[in-house]
Amino acid sequence: MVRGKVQMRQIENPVHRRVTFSKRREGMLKKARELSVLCGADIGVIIFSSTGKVHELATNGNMQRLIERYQSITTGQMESNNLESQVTENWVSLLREEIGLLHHGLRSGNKLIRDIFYQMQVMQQEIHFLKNKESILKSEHEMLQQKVTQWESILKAANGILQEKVNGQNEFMNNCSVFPGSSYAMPYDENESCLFTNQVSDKK
Amino acid sequence: MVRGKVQMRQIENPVHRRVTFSKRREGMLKKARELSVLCGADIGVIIFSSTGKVHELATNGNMQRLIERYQSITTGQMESNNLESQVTENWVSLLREEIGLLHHGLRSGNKLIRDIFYQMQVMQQEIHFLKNKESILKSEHEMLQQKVTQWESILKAANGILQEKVNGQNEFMNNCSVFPGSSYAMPYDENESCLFTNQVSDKK
DNA sequence: AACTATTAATAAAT
DNA sequence: TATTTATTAATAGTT
Repeated sequence: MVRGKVQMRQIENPVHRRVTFSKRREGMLKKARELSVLCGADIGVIIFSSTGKVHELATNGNMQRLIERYQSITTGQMESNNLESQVTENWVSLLREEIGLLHHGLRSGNKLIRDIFYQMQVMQQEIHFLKNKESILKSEHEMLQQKVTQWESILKAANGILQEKVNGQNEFMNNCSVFPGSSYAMPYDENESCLFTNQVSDKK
Repeated sequence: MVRGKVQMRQIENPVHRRVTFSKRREGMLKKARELSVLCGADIGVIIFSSTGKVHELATNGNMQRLIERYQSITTGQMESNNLESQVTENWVSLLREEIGLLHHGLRSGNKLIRDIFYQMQVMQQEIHFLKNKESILKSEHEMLQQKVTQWESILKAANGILQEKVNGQNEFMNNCSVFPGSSYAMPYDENESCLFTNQVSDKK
């Protein structure tokens, strides 16, 4: 982008490449932060350098939570019918079979045990994953709940102030002796002044 | 960046904000692609707009794989100190033991297998339970999110109306020839009329 | 969606 | 690695 148009292909010189990576990485993360602030967007960036080093940015301060949010949107309901779950269902019957074999003094060999061992690990991972997800959802939940509560209290306070204001004003208007019964007082009547109450209770 | 330095705070005008979001989003994704090509980096970007819409880029063409790679690196250090994990870890060693016994042509009897069977059932139930929990949390989540969005739009609309109202009123007050320069006009000044804007952006 | 004046990013040099 | 500088790239406001 400077001192001659840059060719869009991998920079061969490793020194140049490292310098450019460093500069452009910072530039890009800056752009991400700016976009987030200016537009109220939530942004996650993960960068693996060619040497495998990880650089990251999560504008919400928590990449895991951001990833979970992404997963929840993109994977949707798909999760319950994935391969892993189907596999786990089969294990109860496999174990029944194994027990049956043992009852008859037979041995089905090591393979089955190895499979069980593997399967237990898979289940363990899944439990771990789900618990992680749960805690993330719970914290998000709390944040949202707080946000709602804050909105409600702000709104209540604001509405109170507004009503007082408009009431006071109507009083002034009504007592104004210059235009007795003037239509000027109309736009500020009590019904119209209560902007929120009705809409709010509708939405609740 | 152009025609006067841009203030780094959320763009209030929703039309401007949407336009800027669109432009800068494309700009940033372009930067990400360039960085990837020039420096051989693997990059993932996830963007949630303020309305919740998702935009993404994965230079390897597969966001899931990129996330998994990220997880595998960052969760390496993850602690597994909850009770359940410890219990399941015990089962891995039990299974190792069983495999060892089988290798030596011995049999440890039915009890171990029965215990494994029981444990598998417990894990399965737990997975079931967690998945259930997750779906409940997710739907609750969506509701809360909707609620917040609704509050925000109501408030914004209300604030607009309020400002118009008070501005109109001030005009009337100022044009009122009975009390020129009257202090009655003061309580309705523009600054005071804007009840929400500051508080709202503070809380966001 | 296209234009353009202006700022921002950055490649190369130091 | 940091700074400087010449030049291109991004984009805010406008149409």
